Amino acid sequence: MAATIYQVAQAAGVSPSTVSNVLNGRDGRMLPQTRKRVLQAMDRLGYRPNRAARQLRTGRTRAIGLVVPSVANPFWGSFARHLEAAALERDHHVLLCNSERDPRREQDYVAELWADGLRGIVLCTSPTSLAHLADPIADGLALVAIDRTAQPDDPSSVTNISIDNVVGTRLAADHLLGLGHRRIGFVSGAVRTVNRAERHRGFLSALHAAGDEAEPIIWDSGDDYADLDAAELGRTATAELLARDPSERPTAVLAMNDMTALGVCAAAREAGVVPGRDLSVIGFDDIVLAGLTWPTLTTVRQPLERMATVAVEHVLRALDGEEPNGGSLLMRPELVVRESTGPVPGT
Amino acid sequence: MAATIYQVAQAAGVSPSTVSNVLNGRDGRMLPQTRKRVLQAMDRLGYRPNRAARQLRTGRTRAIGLVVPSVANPFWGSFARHLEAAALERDHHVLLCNSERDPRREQDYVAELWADGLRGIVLCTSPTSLAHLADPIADGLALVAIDRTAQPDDPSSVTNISIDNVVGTRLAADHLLGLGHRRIGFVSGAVRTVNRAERHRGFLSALHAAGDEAEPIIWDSGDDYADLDAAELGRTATAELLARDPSERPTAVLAMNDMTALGVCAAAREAGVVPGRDLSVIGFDDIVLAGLTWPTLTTVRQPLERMATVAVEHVLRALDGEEPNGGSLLMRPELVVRESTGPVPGT
DNA sequence: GTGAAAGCGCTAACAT
DNA sequence: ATGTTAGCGCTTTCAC
Repeated sequence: MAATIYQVAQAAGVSPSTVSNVLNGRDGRMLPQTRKRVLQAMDRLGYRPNRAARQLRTGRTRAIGLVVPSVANPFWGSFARHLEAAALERDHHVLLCNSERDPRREQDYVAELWADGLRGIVLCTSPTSLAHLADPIADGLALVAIDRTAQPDDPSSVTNISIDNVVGTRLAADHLLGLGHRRIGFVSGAVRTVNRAERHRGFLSALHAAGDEAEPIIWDSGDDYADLDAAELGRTATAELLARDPSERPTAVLAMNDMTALGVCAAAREAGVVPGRDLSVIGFDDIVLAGLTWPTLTTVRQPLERMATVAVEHVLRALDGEEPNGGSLLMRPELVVRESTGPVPGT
Repeated sequence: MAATIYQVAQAAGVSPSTVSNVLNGRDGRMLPQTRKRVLQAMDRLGYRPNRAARQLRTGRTRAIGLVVPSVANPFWGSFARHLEAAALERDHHVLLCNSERDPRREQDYVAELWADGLRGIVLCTSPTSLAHLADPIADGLALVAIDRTAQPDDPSSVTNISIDNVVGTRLAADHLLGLGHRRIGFVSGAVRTVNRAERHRGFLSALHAAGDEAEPIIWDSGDDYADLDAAELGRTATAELLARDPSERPTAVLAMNDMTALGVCAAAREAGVVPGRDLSVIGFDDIVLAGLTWPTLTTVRQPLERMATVAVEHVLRALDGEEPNGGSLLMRPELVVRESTGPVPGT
C-alpha cells in the first residue's frame, strides 16, 4: 500500500540511497536535477517515510513526551496545547502522560517512553527530587522540567523553566499589603513540589519585609488531603480558616494556583463571605477562566506560551546533542489585578 | 545498552523465537519451565521490547491518536485525561493533537499519524462530514468519533459516541419551562458540528412541544465570529441579547456548552444582570468548574469517563480486526441543577 | 555524484 | 516443543 524508498528510487531511476539522501537533506551529494526527479517521484507516489523503520535504524523518534500532573487542570491543558503547537512547528509529536504527581507512575512512564525510543521529555510535575529518573537521565534523556528550579542534587543536564516565584509572591504580597491587608493566608497543598516551597518562602519573606504588623497565616493540608484536587483543597482550607476566631482570621488569601483560588472563593461564598469584598483572594497562573468567574480573579500570570516554546527548543537542542545548559530559566511573572482583591473590609 | 531478544535468548539458553513467543503470550508453544527461564532472563537483563522493531515488523503501533479541538478547553482536557487512563489500562499510549476544528489541520494530522503507523484515532471535533478523512478510513483506519452521531454519508466503519442530544436539550428546556420561562435563548457558534445542530433541533422541538407561548430565540454567531472561543462567544451573544427590547429579551439562555455559559454569565454581570436570578443560564458538559463558579452552573452532564473508556474499547476492538459496528452510541445525559437557573424574575 | 549491501530488533512462516 | 531464517523500510559506510 504505502510506497517505500525502493519504489520511489525505481520511479526516479536512482538508487535507494539517493532517495534517502534527499530525505535527509544531504543535497550536496547529488545533482539538483537528480534531487528534483526524486522529489517528483515522491510526490507522484504519495510517499511518506516510515517512522518505525527510521527509528529502528537511527534510534531516534520524532516525538517528545509530556508528563503533566493532569490535563484536567485547565492550566496544564493550556500548556499542553501550546507545547503541542510548538512541537508541531518543529515536526515533532507529543505523547501525553498524566502522572497525577505519583512518582511511581512517573518513573514507569519515563522508563516506558525511553524504551519506546523517546529521548526528550518535558516534565511538569515539579518533584523536589529527580532521583526516580536518575537512570534514564544518566543514559542521556533530554529532560526539561517546567514549574521547577534547579535543586542541589539535580543531574547537571536538566534544564528547569519556571517563573521567578520570589518575584511572583512578592508582587502578590505587595499588592495585598498595599490594599491594607495584614493578616494574609497562604493556602498550599501537602504535596511537596519545588515551586510551592519557593512560593511559600517568597511569601514569608515578603511579609517579613513589610514589618512586624504583617502576619502570615499558613494553611497547609495535612497528609490527609494529599490526594484532594486543587479546588477542593482551597475549599477545605477556607472553610477552616473562616471558622477561626476573628482575630486570627485572614482578610486576604494567597492560593497556590487559580484552581485553588476558585475553591477559596466558592467556600467563602458558602460561608456567607463575599470574595473580593469581605475576603481578598489571589491566585497563580491566570487560567482562561480567571477572567470569567465572579469575582474575576486577581492572579500572578505565568507566560505559558513562551514557556512551552522555550521548553521545546531546549529539548530539541539537547536531542541534537548540544551541550545541555542545565540550571534554571526564570521567567518574569506578571500581576493581573481583577475583582477578587480589594481593600480590607471595614476601612 | 538495551538488551535484545537475542541476548535474552542466549541468557535463557533458548532461541529468539521462543523469547518472541513468550513476549506475545503464545504460552502453549513451550514448556512452563522454559517460559519461566525466559522470564527470569528478561528480568535479569532489564529487557524492554523495542517498539520500533516490533512495529516495523507487524505494522502496528501501541498508540492511539486523540484529536480534540483544543485541550485548553477544560472539557477536552478532562476527556483527554480519562482517555489516556483508559488507553494505559490497555497498554497503549495517546498521541495528542489539537486541531482547533480546522479540517485542513485535521486531515494533515490524520495523514501524518497514519504514516507513522497509527491505525486507531479518537476524533472529538464532530465535523458534519468525514469526507476529508475518507482515504485513511477506506484504508482501514479505526475511527471513533466523539460528540457526534452517524451521518448519512459516513463510511460504515465509523463508530460515533455521544450523549443523546435530543434528551439533553429536552431535559434542559423542560427544566427552564418548568420554572416558568417562555422566552428562551439558544446560544451557539457559527462552526457547524453535528451535535450543535442536533441540540439546535432538540431545543426547537422541546419548545415547540410546550405550545404556542414558548418562544425560542436563536442566537447564532455569524461567520465573523467563527474563530471566537466558546466563552467569548457566550459573552458577545449575551451582550447583544440583553441590549434588545425587553419584550424580545430572553429570561433564560441555553448555551452550547459550559464555557459558553460562563461567558454568558460574565456578560450578564457586566450588564448589571444577575445570572441565576435575573437571567437563568444553563450549559452542557458539567466541567469541573461548573460547581465552583458563582453562580454554580446548572448543566447537562456528559458521562465523560464512560465515553472515554468506551471509545478506547471500540478503537482497540476495531484494531484487532473485529467487524466494526459503526453507527452511533447514544449515552444518557443527566441534568445537574445548580444555582444558575431559577424562576422567571418578577413572578 | 551515485550505488550496493549490511543490519537495526523483532515476528512468523517453516523446519525439525 | 523449539530452532532457523527471511525480511519489515530505512540509513550508512564503503565502493565505484
